[in-house]
Amino acid sequence: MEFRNPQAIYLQIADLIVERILRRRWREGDRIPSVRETAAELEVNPNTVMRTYTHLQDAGILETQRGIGYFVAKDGFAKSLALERERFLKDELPSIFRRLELLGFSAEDMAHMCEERMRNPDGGGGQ
Amino acid sequence: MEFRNPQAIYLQIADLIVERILRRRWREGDRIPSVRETAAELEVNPNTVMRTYTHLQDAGILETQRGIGYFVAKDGFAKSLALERERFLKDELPSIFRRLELLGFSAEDMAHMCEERMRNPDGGGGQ
Amino acid sequence: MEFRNPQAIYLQIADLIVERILRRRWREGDRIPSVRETAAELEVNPNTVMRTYTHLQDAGILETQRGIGYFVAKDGFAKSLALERERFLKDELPSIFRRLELLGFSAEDMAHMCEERMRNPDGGGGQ
Amino acid sequence: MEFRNPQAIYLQIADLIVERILRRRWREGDRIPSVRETAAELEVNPNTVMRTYTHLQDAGILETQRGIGYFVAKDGFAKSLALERERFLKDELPSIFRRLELLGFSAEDMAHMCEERMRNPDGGGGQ
DNA sequence: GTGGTCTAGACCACG
DNA sequence: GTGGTCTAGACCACG
Repeated sequence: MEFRNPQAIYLQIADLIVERILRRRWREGDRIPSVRETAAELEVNPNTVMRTYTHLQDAGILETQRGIGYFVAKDGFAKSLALERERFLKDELPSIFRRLELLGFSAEDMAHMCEERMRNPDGGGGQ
Repeated sequence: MEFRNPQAIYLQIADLIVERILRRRWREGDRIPSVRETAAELEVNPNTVMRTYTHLQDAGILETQRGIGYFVAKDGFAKSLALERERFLKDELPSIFRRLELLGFSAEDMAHMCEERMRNPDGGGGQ
Repeated sequence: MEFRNPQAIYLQIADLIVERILRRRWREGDRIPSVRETAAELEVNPNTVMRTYTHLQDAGILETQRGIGYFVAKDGFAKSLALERERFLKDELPSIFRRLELLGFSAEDMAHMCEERMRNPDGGGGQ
Repeated sequence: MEFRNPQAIYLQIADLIVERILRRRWREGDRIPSVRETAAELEVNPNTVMRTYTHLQDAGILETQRGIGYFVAKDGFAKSLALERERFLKDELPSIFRRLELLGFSAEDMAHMCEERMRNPDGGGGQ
């Protein structure tokens, strides 16, 4: 039994950063907090944060300027969106359909719930 | 930052049991493992398991026979289904719609994904 | 032989609280003493009081505001009345009739005592 | 708060003996268990049992034959009945009416419950 | 052996 | 400071 989040910490931090970009908290070209600052904020080892940053750099979401810091890349928003959408379609959507099946809901039921939502957008909790 | 599952352990165990009932691994009238067995298997304190069992007893999903053990209640399946559906509609569905919104998908997009799924039921991963 | 009250302490405390609500000592919306205060007053473990409070919360008699305290629920009086009446009819009334039978009184005798009481309401001790 | 039965132990034991006489477990003239036997059975001090026996002797319910033991007195049944009936009318009945009042039942309601019971004697649990 | 209750004490989130 | 969760360990009733 998994009582702890099985996702690697550096990937959890990556999600957190991507989400801030998608929420427009950090915009393209913005400098984001340093490895040390982020490590202190999240109370994790700086090496873990460094791994997150290089991972997002590989994905084209972050850019580095040596001696200055890390920045949201020019296409950082679009790349973040693409990355998260891919994850959604690949991991989360199948999981949702499995859950619906377990509960005896059909994909059609879910479509109805979506249509209901479209007619009444404030029916469920916003953040 | 949440590196640990914020859900209380006794509720995680409850979900695990309810899922087994919904999957027909345990049927109505079946005796389920004793408090101590489950505690040993999951490596948690027996008190925590007891809390789960009494919680599910309050929900009408389990029944107890003192000195004998816990059993899936006569209406355990229907009660489990009702409990999980309520949780889905109340907690998970809003969270799904928030996630869709963050990713720039509309409820309509999601309805389309569901229709796609209806035409191609095996398109996403089964368990 | 029972030299100790066989009723669980957390249920005894529940009765005590319900009685205070029925006697209007605490009214709907009132904050009741904190878990720790009650535990100190009754000289029991805070966990035992917590068990009482969550039990009464499940019954719809108490409500909680995290970090603030426990309150008598909006329908706390009616719920308390329903709970106690159920207990009376289910547990106490059969016990009264058993006792009457042992003493050679019939249900008819008891009805006569009640009629006597109706004609002379102050005939027995008030609290 | 009273977590223990406030009734003195020697009186609890007296009730137990009187009940056995009323239930015809011990009949008039029967020898009842010795002080030591009863003390062992109930795991109390023999002095406490002795106090019970002399108390019931004073009430005319038990008789002693030195060197032989204690016996149910010739009028032991009638005396037991009178004693318990007095206690019922003096202590228990007022307490029942207070309880009814707290629950919003009138003496008339109770009379109705008794009439119901007369029509349906097996409606509540026998022992 | 099974469930059931209680204590003692720790630690957490929330405000 | 408030509620909430968890562990460790004890002891009980019931069968």
